[in-house]
Amino acid sequence: MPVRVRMAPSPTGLLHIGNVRTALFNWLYARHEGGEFRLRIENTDTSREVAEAVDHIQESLRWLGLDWDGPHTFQLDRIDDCRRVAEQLVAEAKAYEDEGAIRFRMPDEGSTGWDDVVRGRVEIPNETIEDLVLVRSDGRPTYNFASPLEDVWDGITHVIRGEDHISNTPKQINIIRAIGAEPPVYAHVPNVAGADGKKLSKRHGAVTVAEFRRDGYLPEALLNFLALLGWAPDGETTIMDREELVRRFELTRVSPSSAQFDYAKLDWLNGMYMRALSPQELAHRLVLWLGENGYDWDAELVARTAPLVQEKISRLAEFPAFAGFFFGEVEPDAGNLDGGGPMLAAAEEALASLEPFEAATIESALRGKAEELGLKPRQAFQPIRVAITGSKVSPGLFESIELLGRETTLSRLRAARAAF
RNA sequence: GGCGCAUUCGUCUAGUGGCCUAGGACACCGCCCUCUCACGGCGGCGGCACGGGUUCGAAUCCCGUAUGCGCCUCCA
Repeated sequence: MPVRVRMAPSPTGLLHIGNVRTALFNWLYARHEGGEFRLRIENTDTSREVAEAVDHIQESLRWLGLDWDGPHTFQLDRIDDCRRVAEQLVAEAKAYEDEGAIRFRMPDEGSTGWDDVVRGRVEIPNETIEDLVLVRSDGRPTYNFASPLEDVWDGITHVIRGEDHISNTPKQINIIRAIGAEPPVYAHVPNVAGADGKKLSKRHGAVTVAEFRRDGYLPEALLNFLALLGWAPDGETTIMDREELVRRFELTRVSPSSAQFDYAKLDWLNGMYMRALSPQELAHRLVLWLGENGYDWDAELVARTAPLVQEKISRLAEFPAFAGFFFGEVEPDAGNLDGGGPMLAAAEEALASLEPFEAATIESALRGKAEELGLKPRQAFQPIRVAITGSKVSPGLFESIELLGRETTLSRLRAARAAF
């Protein structure tokens, strides 16, 4: 039987990164097995539904490149089917009415178990399972009723979901058996926690896909990082592109213990991906990011600065602060210029008529002046850097000067001298 | 409280009875490179939760304890 899995988010807001990790495992498994990955919106709790959520979820998945098969479906569309099944169960005395709601009669003795792909055999005593509400008194089916029913109707072969659903599983298995169907294979993947071991939330940093995107992470880097949270192909490999991830992913190698989200490692990995991009591609990503975040910066100039920042920043969002001096005026902090007066004057003199005005000639001219003044390179160049870029940290100075051009360079040097 | 799940360096992990004086990566520290910051290179610090078994031999198997997490909603 071909593999068919699904992602079943509830439309209550932006897509949480923990849900994405679970979705990724589903997607990787489906693609690895040549099966299908479906998207189902679990919207039976209309009171919590957020209007734009469905669009947000799809946009986030698309940005990450997690494509789903077929149209997305809504749980609410099958509300009548669910109700019919509930009535049938009542007719068969497998369920009963309770203050307007319909409850399922769980077995009282023995236990309900399954062979979890990630955890092995899990066995829950039936006496600890409550008779669960299938249909609310207002007629809407509950999640624990609708979800397993839809899994059956959709022909889902493997339910890959978070470990917080472990205790729901015996309930759902009993419902599936009650309607005479065969339960799917279950795989409960570990949760993703924050640095304190608690559920990943806002206070830990970015948690929604939209936030990671805004913070300048590359989707392929985020995907690579997420895949490694609870799974590893071996003990060595860290960087894997989408193709390799799909090729090597094994559900049976997913770890049963929960993992903490390490933002520092994500930053490192994102930097690795940014450096691996061609300068043209990096420029393209930067232009897109800038556009999405309200910067109306010249695309051609962005393309020319991209090579200068490629090894310096690890997220797209660092670009404005790091390379903004190419796109607008600077206000050097006079405190960072101290003692640089003579060198600034010397630089102005050296660059005024330098030909050609290129990084190599600029460098040798400035080094010559530094030597004349008896200054160490660091002492000599730092005031120039501050004057030109407005910061003590910047891309390579000589390349930056070349790109900035003679006119702008000289005027910034003059402005800095005037600041004394 | 009940039930369940989990437990290898600070973090992500490799490890399925001898290849482990436990390997890799991030972070951290030091050195090198160097116009700043990075990148890169080299080196260092650092771990099998605890206690019992089983076995010639256990990070690996079993039991218990501890700790963490999840669920116990007419939420999903």
